[in-house]
Amino acid sequence: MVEQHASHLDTVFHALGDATRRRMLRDLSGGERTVGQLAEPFAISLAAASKHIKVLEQAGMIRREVRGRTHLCRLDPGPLASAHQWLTAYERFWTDRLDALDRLLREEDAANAP
Amino acid sequence: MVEQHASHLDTVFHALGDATRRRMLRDLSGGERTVGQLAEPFAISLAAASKHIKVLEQAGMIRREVRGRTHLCRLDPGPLASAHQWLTAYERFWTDRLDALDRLLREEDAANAP
DNA sequence: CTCATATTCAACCACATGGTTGAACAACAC
DNA sequence: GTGTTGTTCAACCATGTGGTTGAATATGAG
Repeated sequence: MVEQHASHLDTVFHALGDATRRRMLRDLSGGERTVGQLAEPFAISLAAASKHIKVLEQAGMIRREVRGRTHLCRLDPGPLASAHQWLTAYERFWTDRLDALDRLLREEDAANAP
Repeated sequence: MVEQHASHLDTVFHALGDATRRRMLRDLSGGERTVGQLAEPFAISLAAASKHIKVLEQAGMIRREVRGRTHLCRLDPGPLASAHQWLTAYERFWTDRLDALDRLLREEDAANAP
């Protein structure tokens, strides 16, 4: 609930706000990928893909190991976990409220059917 | 895992990528708020706050009821739930991978301590 | 050394974003 | 009616975003 890592969450959610980058994360969930492999599914230049990867990297969601002339990327689940955690905090709130609404409607029902 | 609501997730995650809007959601988790009430904590113009609220509204995360001259906003948990769901799918992947790593390290331990 | 491969960098472009201000609109108060 | 309150709209501005292209860098292959 508390907004402690504000600017970090900013970058994480922003990184998630693009389908290209989410697809890259999906591919990375299958294991390590090079920059070229990550770029392959898209009809964009390598330079554009490289920028997307940098966004994910700066959000801390992926890490890069330069091996020879290729850059191997792998998922770092930490930031995804923080985003998940943030949403989970809200989940408690909204399920509570929906539960309360549910209870209210049931009481109303009970009152109307003596 | 599947990217079915791509463009919708785009707008939801984008809306979450701003601390001002996340704070508004936090306030709305406490119940209905007017535009003025939502804007109050921030040192920005009402027009700017109005734009933020419109972003949340277009992402489907809040709904607005115009009552008299005031606009009452309330949370719609649905889109937050989809974002949560998306992240949950990835959570399964990364916990699987961390579990595998854990198992590997334990096996290594066992081998080194006969 | 030369050539090809993998990736980044720099400059540029169109468009979106987040902010401002001042005017407009709508509804309540007098 | 007049005035005040709650909110939006329109025009504008600076900066960020996602894309391009062509050149630069670094490594591997012959």
